[in-house]
Amino acid sequence: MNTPSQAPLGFLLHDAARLLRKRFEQQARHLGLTRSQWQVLAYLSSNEGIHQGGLAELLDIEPITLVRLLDKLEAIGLIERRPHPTDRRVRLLHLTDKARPLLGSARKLGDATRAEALQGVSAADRETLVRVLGLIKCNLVEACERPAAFHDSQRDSAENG
Amino acid sequence: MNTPSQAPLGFLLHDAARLLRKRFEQQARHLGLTRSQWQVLAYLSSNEGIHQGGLAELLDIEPITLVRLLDKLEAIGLIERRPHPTDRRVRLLHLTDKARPLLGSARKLGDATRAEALQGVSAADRETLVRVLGLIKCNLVEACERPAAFHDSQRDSAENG
DNA sequence: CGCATATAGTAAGCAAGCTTATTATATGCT
DNA sequence: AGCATATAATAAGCTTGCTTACTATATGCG
Repeated sequence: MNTPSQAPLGFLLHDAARLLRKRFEQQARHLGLTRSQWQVLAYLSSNEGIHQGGLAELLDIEPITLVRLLDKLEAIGLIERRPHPTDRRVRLLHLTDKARPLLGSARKLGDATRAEALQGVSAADRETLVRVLGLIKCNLVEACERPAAFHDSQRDSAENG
Repeated sequence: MNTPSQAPLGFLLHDAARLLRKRFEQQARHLGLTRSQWQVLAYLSSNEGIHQGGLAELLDIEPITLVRLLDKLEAIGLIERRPHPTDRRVRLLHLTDKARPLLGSARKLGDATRAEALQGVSAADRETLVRVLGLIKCNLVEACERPAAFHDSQRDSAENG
């Protein structure tokens, strides 16, 4: 087992993301926004009028996860769900006027938090980081859609008769 | 706002970590372990007998978060809390015999999940990724200990009043 | 037209991570 | 000895992310 400073990639990635969220949320307390709420608003601002399933897909999260986030954003008056003109299953999502000034503040906060995180990291390393994380994300989105390739002794027994 | 494939670093890091955990947990269902439980066991296996506060510090998580994880690990028989010989506040943590075979399986699963995630990523890029994530983590651990530098209009008013 | 299948959204429940707060115990100073 | 301060562990409550399951509605085929 490596020492903590040489933790395996999985632990390191998780820790970095967790701490980045913790720091962002410390800084964002006064806005009343969490990290995930901010990400939803950010994606919605570029996709006004999208339906819930579509936004969940863009965010690569399960629809039920988005429902919870939207419930809260709706409760604090930052988004509204509107009915679809012809399909009664669908709700279309819009930012409210209250949300728009928050977007600028949250973006600045995100920039400041990113700057804190990236101190001492060269521009070349940042570029590599973003490129590789993008590749990792794509790989995992695909992997999550494949069945798990684990050994299930119960299933193995059944298959072997 | 960038397109999702060009998401800012914060969103990308969060998504990559979330999907890595999702994939690991898909693969690890049969072990009955979650990603965070596995990380606790991994760190504990290199620090047998450490107390809770010490382990939380190594993991860079809040003590209450570790308590929850330990409660579950204890309930499924993978760790035990022992009293300290002389300090009645402290509990010392040990892996049980039941845990040890699981560590090997979980490590293999972690390796396989990491390989899925890193397909198409060169060795040089992996090295850069680990080094930069380590730096980011260190930066954020320090940043989280500093007070948030946000504009609190209430506080500002009080200070200017 | 009727029905099987698919899609959109949501309920329940669990895990993990945090903030805030509390209790029990130890330490160190006067 | 007494008490203020610090430390270890934990309770309550919230958010987020998932799995499993459900309801309402739409679609397409025979």
